[in-house]
Amino acid sequence: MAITEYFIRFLQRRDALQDRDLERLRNVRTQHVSFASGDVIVPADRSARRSCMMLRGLSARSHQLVGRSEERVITALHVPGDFVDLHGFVLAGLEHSVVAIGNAEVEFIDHAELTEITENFPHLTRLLWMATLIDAAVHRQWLVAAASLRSSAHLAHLLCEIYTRLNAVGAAGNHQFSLPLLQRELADILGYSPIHVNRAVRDLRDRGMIRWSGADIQILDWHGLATLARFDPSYLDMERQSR
Amino acid sequence: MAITEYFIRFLQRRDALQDRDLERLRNVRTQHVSFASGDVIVPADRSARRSCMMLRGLSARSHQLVGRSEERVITALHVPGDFVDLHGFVLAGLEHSVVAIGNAEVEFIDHAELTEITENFPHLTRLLWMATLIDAAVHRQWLVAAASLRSSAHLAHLLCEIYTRLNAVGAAGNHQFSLPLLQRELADILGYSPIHVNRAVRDLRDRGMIRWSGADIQILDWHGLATLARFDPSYLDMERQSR
DNA sequence: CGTCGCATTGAGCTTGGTCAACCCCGGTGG
DNA sequence: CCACCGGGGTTGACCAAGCTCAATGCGACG
Repeated sequence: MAITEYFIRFLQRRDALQDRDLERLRNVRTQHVSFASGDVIVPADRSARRSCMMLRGLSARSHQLVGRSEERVITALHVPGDFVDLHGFVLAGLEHSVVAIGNAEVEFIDHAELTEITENFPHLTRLLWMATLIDAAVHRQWLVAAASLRSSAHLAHLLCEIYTRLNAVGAAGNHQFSLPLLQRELADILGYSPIHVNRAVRDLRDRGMIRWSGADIQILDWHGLATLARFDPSYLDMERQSR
Repeated sequence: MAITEYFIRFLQRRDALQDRDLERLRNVRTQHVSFASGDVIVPADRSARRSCMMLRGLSARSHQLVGRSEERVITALHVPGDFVDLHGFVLAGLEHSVVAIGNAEVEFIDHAELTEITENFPHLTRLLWMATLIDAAVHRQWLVAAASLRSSAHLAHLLCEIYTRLNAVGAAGNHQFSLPLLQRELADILGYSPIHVNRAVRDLRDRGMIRWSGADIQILDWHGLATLARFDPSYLDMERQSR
């Protein structure tokens, strides 16, 4: 199998790909695997041999808390086209696991291929590096949101970000998308109790900003939601630049 | 001027440097600049031409909040040897500024030199990439701490991390270090009010875990502090590996 | 000696957590 | 067809963590 076109679009949106780079990318061999909701896609360990890219559905980085076995924190959500654990290539594996949110399909890429790319394709290497740095910018924005927004504004920020990222790769449009997260999992992301998440959802609903039933979300008032969340998508670095 | 030996030690702690890589690193030209407490070392803008490395003192990444001009959030602290805004090389500049915490000295490296390294030194490029990924792992750990620890445990985690990082490069020892942060700045890091930070400091003092006067901190009970903070330094990835 | 900036402390309010119901809905088995 | 069950969503009551405002302490510095 070949690398997902979503990822190629992710790169092309941010820099021009030379023919040579594009050809190398399309020749990357991948293994396609499907997962059911909750499955562990990549376990937390220090000896990974391959990394994965989202093809369909969502996944999350899940950190197990030491000494509190049933508690965890989610530090990232991934949409189609994301090179989820590319950092596991350069670091010695992962300090967290990657789990499927709803049914998910991924493509695994062998680290040997990535090593070869870094030896012979410097521009493409910088673009892979960039992908991990955009992840890091998202981490920083989550830190900013956690420190400066409370409950419903914080939830609103998450919804704005996920919709923007899904929309950027063409996996959502018309202010509607599917987010098969339990409120308990939202609580693991936002750092609240599940009950408090429920009240935040209700608040956004009562303000007429969203409609949310099951996994289906519709944003009724994008401007209001983005204003409440103080959402500014520039951290996603979606401008085309020479890198 | 030349690159700081702290950074070379940072890399050598994590992988063997080939002679060729080491020679190239030592030939990097830098500009040495000193800053006073509070100075902006790197402004938030989208057209940076150089990146900086900490030589002495501390710096912080500061995010200005949109529409609340006097409020900010700090998403990272940097110790000597950190390549603070290396990500500004691959991304199009920074979405945050870098400010001096106490008096600070840095060395600026021109992006043209980094481009040349990425074209001709693939192994060294992977190590630079690794440095930015360790930053990202620290961001994730801050997210975990923010979501799972409260006040004094959260503060304890920050102290454990900063001491571990200072100690790793030889800039602190004997469980003592200097942290010239105002309580207001600590509040910007932890996401609390300055008054609440004050109570967290008092709590750690009252438990006999730390002594803290002015900028000088002494950890009296490392084991107690690390247990309270559930601190596990493995996310700092200080193991030697082939990368 | 006065002032300024920061640390410290207290009082009262707001946000978020915990516990315990109850509801809704889909699946299962009689 | 219906009774039952279980998981997650929803709600209320009460408790705990954290914020705001205000006052005091205190050392550096003019």
